[in-house]
Amino acid sequence: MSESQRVTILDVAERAGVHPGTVSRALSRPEKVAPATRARVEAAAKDLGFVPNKAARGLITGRTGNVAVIVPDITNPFFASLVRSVEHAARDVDLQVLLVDTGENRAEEVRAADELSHDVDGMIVMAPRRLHREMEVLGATPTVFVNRPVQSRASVVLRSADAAGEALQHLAGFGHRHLAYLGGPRSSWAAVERRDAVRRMSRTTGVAVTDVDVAAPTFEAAYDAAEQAVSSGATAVMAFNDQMALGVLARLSALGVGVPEQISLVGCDDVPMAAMVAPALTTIAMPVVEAGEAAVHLLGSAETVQLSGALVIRASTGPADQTRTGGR
Amino acid sequence: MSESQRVTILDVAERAGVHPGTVSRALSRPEKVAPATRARVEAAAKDLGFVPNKAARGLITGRTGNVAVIVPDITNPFFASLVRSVEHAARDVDLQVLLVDTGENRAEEVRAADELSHDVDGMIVMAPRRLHREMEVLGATPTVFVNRPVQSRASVVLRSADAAGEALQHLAGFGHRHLAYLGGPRSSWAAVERRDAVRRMSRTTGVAVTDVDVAAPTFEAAYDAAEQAVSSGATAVMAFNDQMALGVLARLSALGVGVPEQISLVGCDDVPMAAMVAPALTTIAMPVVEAGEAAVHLLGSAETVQLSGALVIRASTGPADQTRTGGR
DNA sequence: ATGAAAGCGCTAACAA
DNA sequence: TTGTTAGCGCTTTCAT
Repeated sequence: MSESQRVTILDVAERAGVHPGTVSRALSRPEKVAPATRARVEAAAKDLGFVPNKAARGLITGRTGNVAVIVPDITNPFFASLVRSVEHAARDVDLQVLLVDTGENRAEEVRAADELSHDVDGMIVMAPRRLHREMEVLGATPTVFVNRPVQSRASVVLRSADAAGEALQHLAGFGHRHLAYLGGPRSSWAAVERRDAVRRMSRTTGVAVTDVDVAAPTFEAAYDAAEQAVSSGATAVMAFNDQMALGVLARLSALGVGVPEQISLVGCDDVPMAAMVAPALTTIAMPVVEAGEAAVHLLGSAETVQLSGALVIRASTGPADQTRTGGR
Repeated sequence: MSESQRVTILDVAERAGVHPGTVSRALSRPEKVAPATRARVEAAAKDLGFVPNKAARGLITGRTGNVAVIVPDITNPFFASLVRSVEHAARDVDLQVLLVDTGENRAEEVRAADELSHDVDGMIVMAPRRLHREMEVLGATPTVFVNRPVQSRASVVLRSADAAGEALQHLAGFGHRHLAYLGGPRSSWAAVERRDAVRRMSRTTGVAVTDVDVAAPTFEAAYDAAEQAVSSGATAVMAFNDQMALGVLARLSALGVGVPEQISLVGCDDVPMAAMVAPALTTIAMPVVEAGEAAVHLLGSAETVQLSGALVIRASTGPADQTRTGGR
C-alpha cells in the first residue's frame, strides 16, 4: 500500500485466477458476474490494495468523474455555502469537484469554462453575470447555471421575488411609508428580479421606494451609500444582499442612527453573519443547500428548477419612527 | 468546435503533414522540434481546435494535473481565503484544484485523503486536527499540511505567537491587568501555539490571564461563553479566532457592556468581517495569501515554511476601565 | 530532426 | 458466465 499506482487489474486477475476482463466486470458491473467469482475478485483486489486507474478508465469511457464549479468569489459566504452543498451532493454520485474562483472577472469565467469543459463530466456555473453569447463554446458539456435562467440549458433559480414582496408588506404593517432600496448589479438576473418585485409591491402597499445606487454589491460600497438612504427620509432600508445590509448597519451605527428604532433594515441571503450582528438582521433566507443539490442532479438535463427564498424576521425591523415619518 | 473531444493528435498530424509523434513533441517540448515544423503543427492544432486529452496523457505520464485541497469548512472565511489563494497559485503552475470539504469530520478527512491520493499530483491538507498516524496511508503522494507542522512532510505554518504577544503588550500598555482568554480546540496546533504565547507574555507583562473554556471555535459557542469572561472581572478579552471574538462582541453588546470602554476585545485571523463590525476588531492578520502560495510551491518538497501574523489595531481595544480594574 | 512502434491500464465488443 | 481481442489518445523510446 506504500506504492501508489503499482497494482493493476492484471495482478488482481492473476491472484483471483480469472482473466483481466472479468476483473473489470466484477468491479464495475458486479451483476454481470457469478457471485462466486465476484467474491474471489473482490477479495483479491482488497488483498492487493487495488485502486483502479482513473486515467485509463477515463480514456476509454470518456468520463473523468469530475465536475467543475465556477464561482465569482469563494470568500463570499453565499457562494461558499453553495459550493459546500454542491460538493456534498457531488460526492453522493461519485463526482469530484474542481473549483474555480474567477475573482468576479468575467473574462476569467469564460476562459475557465472553455478550458475545463474538455476535462470534466459537467459544469456548474455560478457566475451571475455571464453572457449568454459567451457560453456557446461550452459545446456538449452538460452545464447547469445557478441563479440565472439560461435558454435551453439547465439552471437552478433562487427566486426572491415573493419573499421580497413579503418583506415590503412586513414593513408596511409596521407603518413604514418610505423605503430606500440599495440594489445589486443591473447585469445580475437576481438583482433585476428582486428590484422588480419591490417595485410591484410598492404599488400594492403604497410604500414609496427610493432607489439608491451602489457601486458594487459589497459591504464597503453599501457603507458609503448608506448616508444617501438616511437623507432620503426613508424609515426603512432594504439591500440586495446581506453584505450590503451589514454595511448599512455599520454606517448607521457610526452615525448614531438606531436600528430598528429610527430605521428598519432588511437584507437578503441569510448569511451566517446576519444572525450574529446586533441587532440580528431581518433577511431573506435562500435555500442554498437545496440549490446545490439541485444543481448536481440537473447535470445532463435542460430543466430549470425554481427555489424560493423565505422572509426571516429578526430584530432589525420594527415600527416606523413617527418622527421621521411625520417630518417629511 | 461544437464536438467536445473529436480532434486527436492524428488529425493534427495529418493536416500538418507530419507524424503523430512529432505533433506530440511540438506541443509538449517545442524546443525538440524544428521551428518550421513547430509552426506548422501549431497552426494545424489551432485550426482544428485541438485540445489534448488529459486522460490519455495522464495514463502515460502518471500525472493528472490536479491537486486536492482538503478543508474542514469552506464556509469559514479563513479557509475560504486560503483556498482562493491556493486556487490562484495552482492555476499559475497549471494545476486544477479538487476541493473537499470534510465538515470538520476527521474520519471524512482520512477517507478523502486515501481516496484522492491516487488521482492527484499532490494534496494540500488544511485539516488542523488530523492525526499524524492516520496519514501514513498517503504513501508517496506529495502532501503539504497547512497550519500543522508534520514530521518529514512539507508544511506551512502560520505563526501567531509573536503577534499574540504583541497584543498582550498592547493591552498592558492600555493599563489592562487582567485578560480573559477564550482558547481554541486543544487538539489544534495553532490553538496550542497561541495559548502558550499568551501564557508566556502574561508573565512578562504581569497581565493575569483567566482561561475560559469554549465548546467550539465558533461564534455561537463564544457567545455563550462570553458572560464567564465578563464575570471573571477581566477588562480585556482575547479569542482564538475572529468568529469567536465576534460572538463575544455580540454578547457584550446584548449585555450592554461597552467595547472598548468597559472591555477591550482582540480576535485573530482578520477575516473581512472583523473590519466591518462596530467597533472594528483589533485582531491578528494572518498572511493567508502567502500561505496558499507557499503551499502550492511546497508540493513535492518536505520543507516547512513559517509565516507570521501581525497585530492590527482597530477600535475594539482601548484604555482599561478603571472602575473594573479597581473593583477587584 | 523526424519516423516508427510499443505500450500506459482499462473497458467493451464479440466469441466461446 | 467468462475469455479473447482490440483499442481509447497520447508519450516516448529507438531508429533513421
